[in-house]
Amino acid sequence: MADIRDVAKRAGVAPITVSRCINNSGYCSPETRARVEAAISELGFVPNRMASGLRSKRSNTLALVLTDITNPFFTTIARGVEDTASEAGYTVIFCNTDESVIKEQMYLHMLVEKRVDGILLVPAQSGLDSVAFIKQQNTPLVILDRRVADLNTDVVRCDSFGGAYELTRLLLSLGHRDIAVLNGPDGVSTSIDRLLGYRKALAEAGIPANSKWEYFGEFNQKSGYEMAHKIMAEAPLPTALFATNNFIAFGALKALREIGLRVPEDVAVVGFDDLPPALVTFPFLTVADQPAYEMGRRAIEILLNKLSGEISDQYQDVVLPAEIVIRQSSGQAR
Amino acid sequence: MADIRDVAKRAGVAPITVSRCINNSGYCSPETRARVEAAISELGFVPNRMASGLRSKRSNTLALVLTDITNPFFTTIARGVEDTASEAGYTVIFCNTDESVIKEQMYLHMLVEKRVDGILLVPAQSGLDSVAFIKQQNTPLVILDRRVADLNTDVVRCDSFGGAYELTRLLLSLGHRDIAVLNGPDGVSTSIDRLLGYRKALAEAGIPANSKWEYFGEFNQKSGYEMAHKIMAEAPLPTALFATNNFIAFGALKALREIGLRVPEDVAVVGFDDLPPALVTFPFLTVADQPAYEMGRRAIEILLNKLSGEISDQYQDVVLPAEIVIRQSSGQAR
DNA sequence: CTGTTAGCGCGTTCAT
DNA sequence: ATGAACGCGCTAACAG
Repeated sequence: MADIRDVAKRAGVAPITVSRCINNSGYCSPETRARVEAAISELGFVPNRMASGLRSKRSNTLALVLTDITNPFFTTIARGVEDTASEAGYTVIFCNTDESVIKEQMYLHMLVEKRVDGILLVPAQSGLDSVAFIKQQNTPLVILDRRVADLNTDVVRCDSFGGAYELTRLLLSLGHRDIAVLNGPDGVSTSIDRLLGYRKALAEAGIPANSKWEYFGEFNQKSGYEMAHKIMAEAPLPTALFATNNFIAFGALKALREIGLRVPEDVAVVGFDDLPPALVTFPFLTVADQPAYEMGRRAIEILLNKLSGEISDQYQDVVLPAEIVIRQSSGQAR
Repeated sequence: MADIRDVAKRAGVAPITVSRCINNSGYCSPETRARVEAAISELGFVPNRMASGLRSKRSNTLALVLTDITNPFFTTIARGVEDTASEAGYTVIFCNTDESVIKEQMYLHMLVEKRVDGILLVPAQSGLDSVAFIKQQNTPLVILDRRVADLNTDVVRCDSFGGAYELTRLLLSLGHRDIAVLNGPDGVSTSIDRLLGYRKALAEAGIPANSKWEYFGEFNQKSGYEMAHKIMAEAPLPTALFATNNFIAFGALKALREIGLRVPEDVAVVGFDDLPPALVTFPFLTVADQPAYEMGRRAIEILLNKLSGEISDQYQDVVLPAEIVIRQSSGQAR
């Protein structure tokens, strides 16, 4: 495989001139450029970015570490990230942690080894050690989707508290008093914030919080399925379920169908996260929809700003609103 | 940031010994290893893989170039790829081409610049130039999901022909004679194979192919929506629709609902690609389900074999079967 | 089991 | 507007 010196020889210039042409750095006359480009295509030369990265200390690679690319919410974020990053000349490495702190740490180490220029992280659990590790390596970092304890960090997330508050208010306005929450892990900020939003709405309505109806589980279908079965196994039964993510909602719906309960006639259901229209045959679920693509785009923009040397001691906590989309699953007033 | 020589100095050994410890290459005594590891953690040393890659000519990075990570079919493939690759110590770069040959070529060039160790490609269109380019660079390549003209290439795909044939046979067995195909782009092998499978089933049933009912479009919801509207705008109307991917099927269902046609009572619908259970509230669509995760896993396995030096002049064309899943949308015999 | 030498392919730095 | 010298951080090749 031809290298930059072969090209230089063939074009009758010095290697550094070829380098300048490739990277549009420094001047070079049109004639020189033409000769260099001819040599490049004759030799089929493709610059080696490992070598240039070693020298320039930039890899032109970013990383997105998330819990599960299989979740359309994260898929959409990933699309927003990749579109924006590739426009700016970066490639993106994806990593799935499956909410495992171990996997997360392994991936982050790998990414620092590769000297990625920046990292977007959806932290598994609190993310404390991970954030500390990345900062210690001076790798630019933006946290996505979830809050972390370390306030000296940029964060882009959605208003989980507000979305949960509004969803619960909707259920209350429809006459529900007995509302159960099917939640994710209790170490994750989105779980916590959604629970707090729910509680606030109840409190405002003068309804005491009932820990019997506050379930923690995982952000997946199986967990939603199991929590719904458990809740519906013993009296008193809630008249409405609030699932704190899309997978939990689908699991719950499956369980309710098995039990023979109709939605929304017997039990109302609301969820967090909408599905992309391309994935839905019959829109049915009332949800708090997060602007996932926009979240990805905003996060990568902040990261790109940092990379282009915008030195700022200001850390941003960007909180985008969730949009309540009312469909059939929440039912009519009762 | 500490480098390998700082570690060596601190541990009282030569740099190459540190290298051997890090990479488990060559021997080193337990005592030496302990001293080296102590030095590593004291200095917070993280090896620079751009430097080691430059020297060893391996980047430990693979790439998956596909049309759209937003499609659950490809998301699932991506998960199969990433799980298997990361177990083997590789990271994976993802690229979305949106079926654009231009984007595809741009990404492939970028990937060769990065000296990725191997590429998995879902070719936009025929993929002819792209395959030639990658082969010329001697980058190991496995084609995913689609056939290419160049037979000297490894391919992992699903039996589009067989799946389409079986779906059409199902519709025929239910009494349908007037079946329209809502297809993807006519330059893509999966479109072509699914059309041919459909035609074969018709031919066997003694039904002449009717080009009026063979529509080509795009593999997205909008296209499915438009094709369904067009077909249903003028007599004679088909009694069944065969959508050649999931997005087209959902677009068609939306159009039918707008028109006021019931599925399956007025029009039966079958599709290609199932959705993961976690994304479905009420399973409804009769489909040919592709083993997406397995496709990703098989493709990356072949790539990893090539990378570990299994020199083989044999190119594989792995064709996995599609599974027909019968649900309500195909209806009862009429 | 460990060390020495050399160089991977570029871009920084300084020079003209 | 272009070039020379050097070294980024690591490991292949060879030596012992």
